[in-house]
Amino acid sequence: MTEERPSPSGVERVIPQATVTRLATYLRVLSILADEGVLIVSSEELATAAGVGSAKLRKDLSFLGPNGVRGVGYDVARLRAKIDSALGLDRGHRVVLAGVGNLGQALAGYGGFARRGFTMVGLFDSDPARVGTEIDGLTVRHVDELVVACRELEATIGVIATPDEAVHGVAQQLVDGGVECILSFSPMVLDVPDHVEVRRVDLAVEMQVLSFNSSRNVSGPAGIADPAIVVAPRPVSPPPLTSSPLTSTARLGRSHGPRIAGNPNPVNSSTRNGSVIAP
Amino acid sequence: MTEERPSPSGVERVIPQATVTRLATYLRVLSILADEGVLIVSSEELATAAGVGSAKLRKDLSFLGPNGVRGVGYDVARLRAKIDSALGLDRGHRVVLAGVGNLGQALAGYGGFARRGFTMVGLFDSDPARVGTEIDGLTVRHVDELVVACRELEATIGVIATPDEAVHGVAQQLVDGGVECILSFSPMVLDVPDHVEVRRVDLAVEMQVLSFNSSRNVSGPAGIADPAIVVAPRPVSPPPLTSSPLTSTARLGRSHGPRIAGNPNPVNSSTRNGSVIAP
DNA sequence: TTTTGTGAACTCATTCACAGCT
DNA sequence: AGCTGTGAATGAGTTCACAAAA
Repeated sequence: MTEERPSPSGVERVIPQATVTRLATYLRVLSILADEGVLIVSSEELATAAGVGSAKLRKDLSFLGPNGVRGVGYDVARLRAKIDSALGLDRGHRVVLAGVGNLGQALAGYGGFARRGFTMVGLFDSDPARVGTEIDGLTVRHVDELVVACRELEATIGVIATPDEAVHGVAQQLVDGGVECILSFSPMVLDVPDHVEVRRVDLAVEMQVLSFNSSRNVSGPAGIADPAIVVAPRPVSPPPLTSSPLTSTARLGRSHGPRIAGNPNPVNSSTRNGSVIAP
Repeated sequence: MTEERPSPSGVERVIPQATVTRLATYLRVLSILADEGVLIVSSEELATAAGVGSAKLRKDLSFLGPNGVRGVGYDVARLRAKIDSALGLDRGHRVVLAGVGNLGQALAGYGGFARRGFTMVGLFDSDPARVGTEIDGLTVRHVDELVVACRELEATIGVIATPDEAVHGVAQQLVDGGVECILSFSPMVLDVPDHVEVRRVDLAVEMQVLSFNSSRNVSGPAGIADPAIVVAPRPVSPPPLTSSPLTSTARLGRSHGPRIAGNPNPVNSSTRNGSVIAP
């Protein structure tokens, strides 16, 4: 019940969230380098390939402890192993996928997962037409078996690619089935216990962010340092509001509320910044 | 040529990147509320539904100028319109999609786009078997027509859902076709001019971040404030490295380099934090 | 009284610049 | 000479807490 746990034993290292995200990217670049037979890489080279600055890259890596050799660079294989381990990828995550529509099938067949240590162990859907079919070597099972199957298969990660209506139910089943984390492609905000990590990818949000940024870019190719962007030449206009019909009428339906996430526990995890939403 | 352009006219407002991302989320919640006939919503209610704290929500909205009525709340329709406009969604973006595999088809058929003001205007693929087929009311055209078609169709956004090998070529064509921004589902780092905004969604990265976070969650449900997370009980082990075979041998192939993004311009845009990568 | 809007304090993240090792 | 690792400086983003408005 203690509030925090910053130092269970002696000296610890903490990896900032933003760094974790980038580590995953470095890992991909390192794989490519390894495939090309490259043995040593400098921070400068690696950074360029990953699309970041070299200082940031070095800072990121420093959270894992000493990695490279001064005056030389990083041993590609060694660094790869270290990041793998830091991200917990060497644990061999077993993944179940709910929803085998177009998106689900794309995910099931995505080679990038297997290549990074994720094994797809179960596919689930509620559509009888899809149940029983085989996709990428796995037979689609009915979503009702999800809870039991998660335990049998020892799944640690659940991916949700179902229509929005099914999302809550599926999420609950994944939680009951004991998965540690959920990747959802629905815009719905999930409501899960604190110990389950949720990451949400909302395609429409991605597009909307793009839309905003493009609105700003139209004017000048040179201008505007991107981290924050100018908007609205005339931003004012205090809202006269309450023009005529509202005020007390039809407020939030008292009886049912907004019907969206009447979250008893105020959505703990829900991935941080970026494409995803923060708690 | 001037370095910055913070104040073209009088008083301006700047919207932080992180806020932009959340605005898109608020917008979705507002749509649902509107559908339910809700007219007024408080910051507390809206925040809960969106999975954020109410203070953050109010701060976010404050960048758009005054929106609500004190003691009352926000007019759902009005707020929606304001965010729509701030994000540039009222411009009616026209979207072209390259790569009509499973993922591409999922995107083409995704109702969430149309619902938020994006119109899919063109589908492209290089596979002769797919060219000519009709998906969701659009005929798939050959990717070689992309440059011309982008101009004809007046596309502002390009989505890339092709295999990695095709990504660079397609990106170049989109740029030549004059799109303002690109949403890519490939892990490849794109190399585009500064005025083109790139947003990258890397599914494997999402999973890897989850993996990391779950590694930490296993121990205690109570512990660890999430923003940064403890790692490695024994983080030390300075690398003996240079054990035997490497050092000067087979360094980065001088002739060809890492062959990945030998970026002349150091990748300007590339979306910020989160699922995506930072410049 | 209720709820917004916002300065001010604080936490997290990036960039700089250089000491320290090979 | 070259490149990593990191403290210190800066900047972005979040939380707090309260004054002002309805």
